[in-house]
Formats: sequence, structure tokens, C-alpha cells
Amino acid sequence: MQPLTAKQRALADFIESHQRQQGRAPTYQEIADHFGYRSVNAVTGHIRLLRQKGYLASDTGKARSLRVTSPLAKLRSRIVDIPLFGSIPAGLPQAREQDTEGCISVDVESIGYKPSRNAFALRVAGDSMIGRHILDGDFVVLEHGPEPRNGQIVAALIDGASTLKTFLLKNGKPYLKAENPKYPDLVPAQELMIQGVFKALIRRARE
Amino acid sequence: MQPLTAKQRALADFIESHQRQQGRAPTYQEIADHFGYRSVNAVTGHIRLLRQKGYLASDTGKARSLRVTSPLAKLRSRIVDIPLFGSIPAGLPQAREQDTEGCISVDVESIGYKPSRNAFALRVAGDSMIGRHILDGDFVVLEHGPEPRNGQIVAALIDGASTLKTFLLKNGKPYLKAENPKYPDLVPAQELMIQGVFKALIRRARE
DNA sequence: TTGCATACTGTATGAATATACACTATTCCT
DNA sequence: AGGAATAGTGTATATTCATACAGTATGCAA
Repeated sequence: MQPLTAKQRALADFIESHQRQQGRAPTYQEIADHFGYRSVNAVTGHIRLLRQKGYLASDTGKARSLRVTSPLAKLRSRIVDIPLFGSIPAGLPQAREQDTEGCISVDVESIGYKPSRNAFALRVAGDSMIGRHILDGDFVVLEHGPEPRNGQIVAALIDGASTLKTFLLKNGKPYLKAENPKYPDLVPAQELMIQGVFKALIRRARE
Repeated sequence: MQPLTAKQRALADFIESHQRQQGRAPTYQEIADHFGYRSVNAVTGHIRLLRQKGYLASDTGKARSLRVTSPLAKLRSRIVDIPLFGSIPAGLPQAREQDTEGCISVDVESIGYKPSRNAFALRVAGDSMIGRHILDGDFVVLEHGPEPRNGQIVAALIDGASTLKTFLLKNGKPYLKAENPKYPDLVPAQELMIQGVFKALIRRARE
């Protein structure tokens, strides 16, 4: 790709940040206003060059159709928002709207699967799953609904709090196992509410 | 929030998916076309109701300004794209454009810090960092540039391949330590290229 | 039945928007 | 000095687009 001049890079950066912050691309007029141009044609010229060099794309005649063709944007796929629950009191039937403390946003490729509407995220409290390399403070993405298979990690409601455990089948009976010797080993999974199956994990570095 | 009718939900869904796939919100005409309406006013009515109920926002008079006010979208912050390198041969000066195998896209909140232009991601190969609970196949986000502090996890170029190690200072001298007894313990960090400091981790569930 | 909300068709209009044409100034290279 | 590329001002215009006005039809509750 041909290099950009300073002005052209500034323009491209502005278009990209406007797109992200406002949710829509700027118009030529808005670009001109931002840079203090008294003529929209100052913008037109720059855009033409940016397009020739392959940094911008747009549909002729369409309003607000400017797109920065960053090489990364091409690789990015669909971004999904997964609600982060502080606590899951009971059945989480349609709890998506309530109790949402935050939001995990990742693209589908990054977490390796396409979350359904029943996906949710939890912040891990405690080190009961350290044997499976899940740490206190990690964020786990879980899928609600599917029947857990032997050995999968699940979130279960135990004594009013949701806890991560390994789901085990022993002689056909489901058990939950904590992956830390400090915790009681096997809990019969009878009457337990399995809230979700572990799908992905996000960890932040400690400072 | 008041509930939506089936038609209204379909409309909201279309607006959202159009926004995501095309990068810009649809016009009233485009919505009408998509649903086969012969009049744009069919759309106008629905939009008015969606706005009244708080599901949609738009700036009057602005083109393509429809925004779905999903409760999650409000929580989502800026999404950043981090290039995923297959391998980092040498100094990674401005290697962002090349060698990019993929793209990790997350919002800033989710990974807990704002990546700079020097951030990059690697797929972990091997279990040399299992002592720090980083597994084979995990994706790690690293920040290039800052001087690593004692105990931080870094990616270093050793024998032509980048490897994760713990950065240690012993008597003022920098060492690199693998967190697995199977690996040689301390490697003098002299002459080694520190490529980045560990900032975040993304793990997919094994199937 | 009488309303009332939803779900449309059809027409119209002004503002928003992209984009072409005509020029000037500056910088950099030859 | 001359020419090309970048960086602007100013004016104009055909679309695109949001939105208002005037209706019709249907289901649903009082």
C-alpha cells in the first residue's frame, strides 16, 4: 500500500474514530467542520486519494458510507455482546436485561464459537478451579442450555451462589467436582441447577 | 421497557444486523425494501413506536442515524482490533501489516486495559507457562515496548521462536524463567529480544 | 358497535449529502 | 522556471433521505 501523507492519515483516523464513537460514519461536511475547512471540497480531494490508495471504501451516492478498510477490519468477524452477570439468583430464564453488570464484547473468531442468546459471562470468585487453570478474577463465558458432557466445566447454583465445577458422570450419576484439594471433592448433582457450560475464558493481567 | 410486537422486533433485529454487517445503519427505504413494503411510511410508523418504547435512537434529520439502544450496546465500550501474529521473526518494528494471521477483537473493558498501537496477540504453543496457568492453545495479548517488571510474563525471541517466560531480576540481572519443571529454569536475558509484556489472555474451551 | 392500536399504501417536500466544475496557493522535484 | 502532486476556497446540483399529511384495513378490547 502506498503511504499516506499526514493530512490523509489524520482524515482516516478521524473517520474511524467517528465511526466508532458515533456509530456512524461522518459526512463530508462534518469532516470539513472538524478540520476547520471552509469548503467540503477540501475533503473530497483527500477522500479521492484515500480511496485510490485503498484505505477507504464507500458506495457512490450513499450517505455516510465511508469505511476505513483497515487490514484488521477485514479479518474481524461479527462482534457479539455477552452480558456479564454479577450473580445469577435462580433460573436465569430471560435474565438478560436484569442483573447485567457489564458486557463482554468479542468477535466470534476470537472466542472460537458463536454464542447463542443464552450465553452469559461470570467473574470467577475463588480458586476452586485452579486445577483446570481458571483463576480468581477470570471472566468465563458460559452457554446456558446444553446438557453438560463428562468432564466439562459448568457453573452450578450451590447454596445461592453460582460456582464453577467439573461435571463428572460416575456410574451414570452426575457429580460436581471442585478442582482444588482444599474443597470438598464430589457433590451429587441432583437437584442442582446447572446454569451453563464453560465455553471461553478471558483473563486480565494482574498489575 | 414495554414489550415489542413481532414486527417491531424483526425491524430492530434487521437494523442491528445491517449496522453490523454493512457498517452503517439502513435508511428507511432500505428497510422497506428488505421487508417488501411498498411504502416507506410503513417503516416510519414502526420506527416511531420503537423510539417511543426506547429501543431505538436517532438524530432528527441526520441520514442513517438509527441506533439500536440495546442495553448491552450501552455497556459496550470501544472495540479494539489486535493483530494475531503467527510468528514474530525479529524486531517487529512495524510488522502490523504483515504476518497477521488473524485478529482478536475485544472491547477495552473486557481485557481491562487500552491496547496501544504496539499491542499484538500470539497463540501459545507448548506448556512452558503452565505454572502460571497459561495453556497450550491460549491466545495471549501482549504489549510491545514497556520495560518488563520483575515477575511479569513476557514473550521473548529465543532461537528464532517467540516463547513465553517469566521475567525475573536476580541481583539486578534480568533472567527468563519457564514455569514448568520440564524446561530449563533460568536463561540470562542478555541479548534476548523481549517482544512484549503479557496483558491479557483468551482461552477457548476444548471440545 | 365503537373506538383504538397496529400495519400498511401513496404522495410530497425540504433538508441532508455526495460530488462535479472552476480556481488559487504551496511544496517538491527536475 | 516549469510541472506535478497536495491542499485548499467557492459555487452548484442531482440524489439520497427523513419525515409530514392523507388515507385504508385488520384485529382486539370495552
